[in-house]
Amino acid sequence: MTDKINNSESREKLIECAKREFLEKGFAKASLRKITGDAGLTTGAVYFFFGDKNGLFDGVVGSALQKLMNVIETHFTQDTEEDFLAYKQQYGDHDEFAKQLVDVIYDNLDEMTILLKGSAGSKYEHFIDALIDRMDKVYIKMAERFAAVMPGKRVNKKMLHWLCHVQINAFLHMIEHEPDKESALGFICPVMDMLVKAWIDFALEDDK
Amino acid sequence: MTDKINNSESREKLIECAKREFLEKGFAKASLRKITGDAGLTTGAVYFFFGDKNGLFDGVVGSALQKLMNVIETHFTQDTEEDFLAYKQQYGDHDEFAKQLVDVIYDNLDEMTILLKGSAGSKYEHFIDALIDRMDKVYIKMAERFAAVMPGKRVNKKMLHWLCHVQINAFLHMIEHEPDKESALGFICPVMDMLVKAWIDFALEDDK
Amino acid sequence: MTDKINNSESREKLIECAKREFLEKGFAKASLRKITGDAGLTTGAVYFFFGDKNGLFDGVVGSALQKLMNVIETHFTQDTEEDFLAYKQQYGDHDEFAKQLVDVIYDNLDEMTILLKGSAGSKYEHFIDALIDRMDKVYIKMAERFAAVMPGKRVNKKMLHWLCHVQINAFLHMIEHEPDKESALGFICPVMDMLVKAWIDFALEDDK
Amino acid sequence: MTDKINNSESREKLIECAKREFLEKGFAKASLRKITGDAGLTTGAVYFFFGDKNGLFDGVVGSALQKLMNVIETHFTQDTEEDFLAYKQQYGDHDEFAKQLVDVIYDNLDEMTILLKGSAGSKYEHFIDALIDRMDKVYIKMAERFAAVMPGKRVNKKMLHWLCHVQINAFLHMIEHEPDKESALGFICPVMDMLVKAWIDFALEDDK
DNA sequence: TATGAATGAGATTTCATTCAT
DNA sequence: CATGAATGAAATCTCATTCAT
Repeated sequence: MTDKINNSESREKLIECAKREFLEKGFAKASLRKITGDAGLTTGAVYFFFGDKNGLFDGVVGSALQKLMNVIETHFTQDTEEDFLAYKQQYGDHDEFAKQLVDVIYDNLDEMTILLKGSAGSKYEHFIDALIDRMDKVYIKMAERFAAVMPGKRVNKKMLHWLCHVQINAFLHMIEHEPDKESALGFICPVMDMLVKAWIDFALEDDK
Repeated sequence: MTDKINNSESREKLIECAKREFLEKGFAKASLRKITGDAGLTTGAVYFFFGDKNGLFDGVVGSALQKLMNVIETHFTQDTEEDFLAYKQQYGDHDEFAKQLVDVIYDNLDEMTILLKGSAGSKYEHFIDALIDRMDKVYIKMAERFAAVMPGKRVNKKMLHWLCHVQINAFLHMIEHEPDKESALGFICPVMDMLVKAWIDFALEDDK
Repeated sequence: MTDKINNSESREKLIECAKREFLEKGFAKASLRKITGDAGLTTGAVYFFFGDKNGLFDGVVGSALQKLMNVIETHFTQDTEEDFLAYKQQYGDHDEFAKQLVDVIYDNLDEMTILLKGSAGSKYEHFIDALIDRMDKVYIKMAERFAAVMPGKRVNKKMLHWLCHVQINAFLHMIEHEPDKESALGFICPVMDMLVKAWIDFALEDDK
Repeated sequence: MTDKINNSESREKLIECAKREFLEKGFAKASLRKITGDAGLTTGAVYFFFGDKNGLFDGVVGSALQKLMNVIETHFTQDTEEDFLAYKQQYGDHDEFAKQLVDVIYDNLDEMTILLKGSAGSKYEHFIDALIDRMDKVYIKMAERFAAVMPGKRVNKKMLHWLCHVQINAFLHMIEHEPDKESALGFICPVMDMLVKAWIDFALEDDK
């Protein structure tokens, strides 16, 4: 719908060339001159269509990012409402979540790669940190419910935080090494299983 | 040894100020003017002592990097000569290795931080990738010996590679979150244990 | 009259938004994009309605400027036909003139402010200089008639010219500091009296 | 003394060419390319010698400005310590002050012209406003002492403020119209006399 | 041993203006 | 009547690097 507005040929070309450049050099080192030159336009065109360099970045990765966040938020909302015990047993769920993630990631592979590896200097440069913060809160809430029924145990926040990182990094790794959805799932599913186990083993520690 | 040549006061001051700047902004965004200005010198001095910006970077992180690589190489050489079965049982060994790593890392914390988080654009920007390649080879060799005595199994290289990443990232994470050696060990030891377990569980897969 | 042609809603809106922008930033720094954006139009509209940026400026201040000039010209025409001696005694006249000026100024306060403080770069940037030239001629003519009946005296053109400036600046000052007609008159009337006195005391000097 | 440092040929040339450009176009519209081109250098040289465009402006007008402020501050400090009644009778004093001002102004005529007419956009753009504020305070203090001995009178701040403007404008006018010190004094001395008279006549008003 | 001067190639951004539709 | 697209020329600024001294 919204895509029908602002879809001039030049705008598309700009996005296309910018994507290539951001992919290759990252946001900070990408050259607007190069991008607009490749597109057969002048730098001013970027300012017409996107306002500034960050706007162009947004034009390239924005919608993909939004799709990704939709999948994640939907899942997180469910998670916080579910029981932890239920969670740990519903392995299928993780696979379902993983599948959705893999879908959205591989349907927007260039954008994801840019976002995850080339966003330094852009307004999305702290996107992953923000994502980890978000995960952290969800996981801590879940672990606290879990701990509530385990006498003499409390949440090991440090370990939990690290597991968030590992999980995110698993996806980064996947993007870098697995060329398509199928092989991506072949990689990420066992990894997720492993992480769920680790989660169960390490999320709690003995009360002081 | 090499330190005895070219160790003028100015050279030291340059290294000191460069360390601060690289720490704060990373290699690419660091300004030579800022560095030399802070040192009470001019940019030319960098070119006299270090050849160029990358040389200065080398001057800052080079020796620490070498110390780190010594620890790692020593360990890797042992590893490839050891039996895998022996390895997996000698938990003390990992702790010993971890301790050595933590030692060298926390004795050169600034340099390590620069190397791991601020080397983009420098000649060491692929240092971690190289490290992982190195680890990969060691681990594959070990795993293959292991597989040789396990009928119907073969090495799961993909998973092995990922575990290398996780291990490296664990150290990055440690550097970022643990302020001193003691708390670093408190974090990294259980993590290493976990990874060894994961190694054993995931390094092999069924022969097709 | 002329207003009946080209008085579309858009034209009015453009003038309105341009007035705000010129008031805030002055002609040179005003942005057509901002103006047309605020008006819900595009830059092209300015070129349709007004030809160019200067035309738009004209659209904003033109009619107010003309009204001002009418008041001034009417007065100047009278002045040059009057006797100087008569002039200096008819204090009421100055007040009448001042009142008319204050009227036209405060009825078009935004436009006057733009004209007097924000016209740099526009085709009216020398409007005040032109006004002073005009005043100069009138005052010199008057002073010469005066001098003709004062033996041993001649017109002090320099001082006369400066008094023109002071008079103009008094109005600028008034615009900036007095919010409404009443307080404006409270300020400008004594000032005008003072200037008339100064005029009489300083307009003539001893013939060499 | 200090002038011996940083007086390289290029630096001087840059200042010289910048002076011409600022004089012609004012700070905001002056082009660094033009300036450095005229000086046979590149834009980078400005950043080496002066940091940025404002620094260059400072390089051009800074020392002249300081000299001017010294003269003014010295006089203001005396004024606030003097008796108003004494003040108004010591006409010679004004002439002395005027002479000093004319000296410093005509010894740095280009710089003064730039400062007074071409500083918009630079860090000195509010220099005149600041000066007027400063004058205002001095004059109000003087007038209040005066009023203290005049029963039924109080300071007319509005008029006083305007007279500050007139005084400043007189100097602006002088700079623009009088080519040398002699003719400048011939203009400014009677003007100052006139203003002193006006000061006495208008600085006080009837207590409500 | 180091400086001070200067370069040159690059960066992003702004803007009035044009013109086919 | 007005748009939307795009230009092109300008702007300021940054920086690693060089080199004579």
